[in-house]
Amino acid sequence: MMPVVLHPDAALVETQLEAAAWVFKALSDPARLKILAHLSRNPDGACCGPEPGVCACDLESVTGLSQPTVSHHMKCLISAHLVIGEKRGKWMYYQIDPRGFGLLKAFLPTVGG
Amino acid sequence: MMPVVLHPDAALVETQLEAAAWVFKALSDPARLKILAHLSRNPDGACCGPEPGVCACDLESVTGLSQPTVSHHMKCLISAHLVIGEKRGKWMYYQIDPRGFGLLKAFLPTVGG
DNA sequence: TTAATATATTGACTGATTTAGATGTATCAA
DNA sequence: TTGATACATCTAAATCAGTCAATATATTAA
Repeated sequence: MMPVVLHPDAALVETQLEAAAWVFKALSDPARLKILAHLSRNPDGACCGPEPGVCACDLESVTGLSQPTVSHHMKCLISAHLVIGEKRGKWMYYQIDPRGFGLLKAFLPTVGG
Repeated sequence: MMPVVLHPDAALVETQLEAAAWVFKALSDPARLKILAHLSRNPDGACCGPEPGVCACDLESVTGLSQPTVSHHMKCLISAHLVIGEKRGKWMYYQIDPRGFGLLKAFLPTVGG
């Protein structure tokens, strides 16, 4: 009888599960969803000139959260590849990163979506 | 000058953000993703007869977690409408609930996905 | 260089989440 | 009815996440 072995890709699958879980976790907070919705609707920010991206200070009023808290959320979104942050001069400009959403869409069928 | 008022749908939008966040949170744990992947691949369980759905006891070995912990995760997935649980005799049979995934797919474009 | 501004980081607090042991409940078999 | 089985709930531990005040860093202006 053949020994029961793990599929060779078991570790890889585990890694993919954790990567997907990380992206889902970044999406699991209403404040971060509100930020993403704002970035999605405003590819060019209104606050600090007609630049591509929305500057950080705008997101404080959008969310009603303090500056450090917004900074924390942006770090989270960037780490999940849902947002790209770019510093231009004194300001940080944020825009949607398609990579995280691409990962999500590719992964969803695996879990039934 | 017109008073600044909230959009009439502001509360509704907030509610939708929270509903979506709740589904994303349910998806943000590797163990739950593993459970969903197993349910997706096994519409008919092997443990407790060729019944529609996978029985709870199978999920302990799939995840390597204790029975109470699996029960906790299933409650979480059911509350997000990602899984349907049905008791037949002594056993609980679980299967994918399309409603949570439908909500997700409808919501994703709002946040840039 | 000095001052002002924008953002990041640190530290602390509160509350939520994950986990399992102990126990409760429901169902079936004898 | 009694015992065994399957699952849920309760409780408690450890860890993690969201928040903001205080502070640090970086950039620009004067």
